[in-house]
Amino acid sequence: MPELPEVETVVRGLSRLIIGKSIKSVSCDNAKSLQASRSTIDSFVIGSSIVAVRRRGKGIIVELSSGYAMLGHLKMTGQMVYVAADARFGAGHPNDSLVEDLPNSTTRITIDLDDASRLYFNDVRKFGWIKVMPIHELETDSFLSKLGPEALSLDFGVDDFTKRMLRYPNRNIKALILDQSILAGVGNIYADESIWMTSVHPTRVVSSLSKTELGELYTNMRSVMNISIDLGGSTNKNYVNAEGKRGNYLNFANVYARVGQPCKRCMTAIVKIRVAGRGTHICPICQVLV
DNA sequence: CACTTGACCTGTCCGC
DNA sequence: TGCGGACAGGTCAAGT
Repeated sequence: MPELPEVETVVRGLSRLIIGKSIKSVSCDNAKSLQASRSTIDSFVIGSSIVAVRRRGKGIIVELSSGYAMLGHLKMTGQMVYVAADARFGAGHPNDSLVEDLPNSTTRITIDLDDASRLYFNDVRKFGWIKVMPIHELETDSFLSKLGPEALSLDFGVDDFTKRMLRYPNRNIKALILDQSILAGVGNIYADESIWMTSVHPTRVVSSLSKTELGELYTNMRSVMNISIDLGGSTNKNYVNAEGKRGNYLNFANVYARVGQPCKRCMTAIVKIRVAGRGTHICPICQVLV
């Protein structure tokens, strides 16, 4: 779930909810979730205020007034959920929420803010992490420094996309658009969706695609992720936004999680195959391997 | 270079 | 109902 549209949705929510607040305390029950020394946290996180929240690829960057930043990745099951001081769970709580009460058994990090609200980093599988570093070290961070251009950037045009793809003529198209060093943001759901929209088979190698097909893939990839942002992202299992609410994109998905259901173009049953080590959803008629 | 596999973890679902 | 195995949004390292 946390692919570009989901992370973007979280970042927009956090921007609205936590900017300007200062951090009172930070606690963590899993050393791998919070990759920072206690002294760094005490000196540069606690007591500083939140200046900006932004996204790079699937990473979340929270800039602090101390000149440090928290860099986070949700990986497969991470959540960043804000809970206002006066929040009441249970009766009256929105029924589209997946979060009933926090902290819960998946809460790895709890951040107390100065207005008695809290930010929870929940993560069932413990793959996600938050690191702390000076803002000027972000550009050399081991995760951030490897990322390719932002898939949705206004500066990233179809010619840039095509040129980048053609650098790897022998790689298959699904593996390539999932590769964050080539293009930052696309994950398994939106790879399957945009490849279906383009009516190509995910194992087609780049050199077999026409310039028109590559152009359509670019347009479809951006379109599907922009639509998903408008719908609050995809909730397959446990993704929630900064307020603990589900995303709605999968109600409109064409192939992802639609095994056995009819293709929206030709009514053939969607099938699931394996490509680049990932579960991959295709229409066996629309997406032929030439 | 391209591709596969396994690791990292826990929960859920499916078949027997 | 219980139990084992497969599988799940993402990266990363290592092996073929």
